[in-house]
Amino acid sequence: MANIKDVAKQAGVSIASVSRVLAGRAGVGKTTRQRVLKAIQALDYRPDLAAQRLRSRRTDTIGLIVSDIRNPFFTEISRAVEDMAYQNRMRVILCNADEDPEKERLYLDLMRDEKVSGVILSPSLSILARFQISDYPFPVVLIDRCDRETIADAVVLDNTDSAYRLTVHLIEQGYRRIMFIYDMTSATGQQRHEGYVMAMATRGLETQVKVVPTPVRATVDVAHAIVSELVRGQLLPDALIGSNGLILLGIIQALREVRLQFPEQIALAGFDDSPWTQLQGPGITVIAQPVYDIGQAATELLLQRIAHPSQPMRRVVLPGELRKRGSSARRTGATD
Amino acid sequence: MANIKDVAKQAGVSIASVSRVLAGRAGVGKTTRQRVLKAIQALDYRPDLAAQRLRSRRTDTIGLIVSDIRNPFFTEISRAVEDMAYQNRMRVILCNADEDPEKERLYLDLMRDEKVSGVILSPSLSILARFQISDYPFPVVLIDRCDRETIADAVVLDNTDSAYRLTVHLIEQGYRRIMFIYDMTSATGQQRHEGYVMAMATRGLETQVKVVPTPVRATVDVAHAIVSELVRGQLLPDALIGSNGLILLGIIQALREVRLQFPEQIALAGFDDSPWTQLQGPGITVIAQPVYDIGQAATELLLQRIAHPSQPMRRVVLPGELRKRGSSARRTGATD
DNA sequence: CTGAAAGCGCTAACAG
DNA sequence: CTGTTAGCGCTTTCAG
Repeated sequence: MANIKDVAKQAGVSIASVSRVLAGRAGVGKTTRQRVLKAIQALDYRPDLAAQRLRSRRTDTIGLIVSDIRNPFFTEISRAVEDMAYQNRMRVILCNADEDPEKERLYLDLMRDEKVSGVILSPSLSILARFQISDYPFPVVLIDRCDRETIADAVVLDNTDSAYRLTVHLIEQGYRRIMFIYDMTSATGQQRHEGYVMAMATRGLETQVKVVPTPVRATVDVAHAIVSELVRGQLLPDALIGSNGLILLGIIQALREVRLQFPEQIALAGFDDSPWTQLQGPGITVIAQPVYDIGQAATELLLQRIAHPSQPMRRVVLPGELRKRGSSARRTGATD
Repeated sequence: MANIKDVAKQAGVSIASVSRVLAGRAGVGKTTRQRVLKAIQALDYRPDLAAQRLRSRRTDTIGLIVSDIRNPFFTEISRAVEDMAYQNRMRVILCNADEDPEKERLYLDLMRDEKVSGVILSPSLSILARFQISDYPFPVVLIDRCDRETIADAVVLDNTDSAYRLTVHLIEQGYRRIMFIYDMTSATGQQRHEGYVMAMATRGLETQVKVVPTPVRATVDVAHAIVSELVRGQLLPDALIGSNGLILLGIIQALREVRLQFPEQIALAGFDDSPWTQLQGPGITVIAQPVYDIGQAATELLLQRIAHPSQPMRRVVLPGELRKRGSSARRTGATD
């Protein structure tokens, strides 16, 4: 492959001029530029990225580490981030931590090795709990998961508020014994739990919760098991909330199995709008996240942080959208 | 950050020795190795990837270009490829062409610029039609989509056979007027169509097909529209096959809207097993692909090709698995 | 077994 | 406006 020297020779100029043209920098004569451009074309020259990066100490690359690429939430995020990044002449390295803290660490190390300009990260609890920007040699923007105390640029859903509204909706529809099923692998589960508790407390209702044990791979199956057991119990709740898409899926599987109809026998609601939520029986009531927006906002935040390393921290909190569907239809015979 | 010189100084050896230890090469004295290792630890030294790549002319990186990251098929592929790659000390750059030939070209160029060791690609028709290995400066392994005539390493489902078996299954269940809805954006659609035609012809049945117009972003919506129109027609088919997951989704949406029950009023079958296929009414009959295996096999093929550039081309054809579910239940009152 | 030295291809002063 | 030159951090002969 041709290198910058070949181009310079072909164009009859110095390699410095070629470099200038490449960088689109001003201060190059019209004719010189023309000749360089022609030579580049003639030789089908492409600058060597490794050399550029080594010399310039810039990679123009951002890293994106998602918790689970199989979650549609994150695939959509990745699309948004890529779109934004390429518009800004940046590359992106996408990594899937698979909800595995060890992999997450591995990829964070990789980012350091690759000397990325910055990273967008949906952190596991273990990382989030002791998150310090100063621990990372690059700017980090957190997405999806972030505590209130964490000091970092971040873009998140208003989890507590969304859960609150979702719970209130169920209450208004006449449900009283509402159970919240959530996982503690992520900060989102906890925050949503808070919103639920707040809503129940406000109305003087008793809370009922089930926790999906922490670092479980098969969230769906565990949710399934929990609900199955529930059904065998004495007092079945009259509504169920799943704190994320996978838990919701597990719940539905279990309900199908024991032939429990919703909302007739038990109401249902959850988080994340997937293609299948509308097709499920009368449709599932969910909080939909502005996913693409989250990805876009995160990328913007990161690019700005890269440009201005010392600007104050910023946090973008986006509202969730309550999509009311059949699974939370007004309870027949409700006294409310 | 510390560089190799710092390490050499700290260890009291030459940079050459450090380099040798780093590469794990033999021919380094025991004490020298110890001292280098200690220095590396002490300084928390990490070799500069850009410099390594520039000097060694190797990137140890493979590219993965998928057609649509939102398709669970490809997210699962990406997991398999990453797992395999990291086990072999390779990095992977994941790109999402989004079913857009222009993006695909862009990413293929990117791969060249990044000087990747090889690429795993699910090609668009436009690339596949004139695919020549010699057009690419790196080894390429095709996945998911590949014509019989294409000369390239490839890992694909036995599409024609799978469609054949799926169609025969419907026929055996008593269905006769079976319509096949497919897209022509990908080779898979065409191959599956062939299998369908073959099965129908064998049984002396007439084929009915609808084509989802080529480069449509919203496959789901188009499938939806097609089915809606169908319903208004004179003679509704008694079974529908969707040639991929998105089309299947569109079909189901449309049937729901017009309140057509399956399999009672119309049977249903398709490709790709998603989480929601089991939860849909009586469950959807589908051909499930051995997705993880496909990703693994592709990575193996690529790594071997990289190691032995001139070995003969190889093609791995994996069988699909027919998962019979309620949507293709035996037709009541069938004469078969 | 170890070290010195020559670049890989490019950018960015610096000089003219 | 253009060219010369000194490295970026590392691998890899080639001597010793």
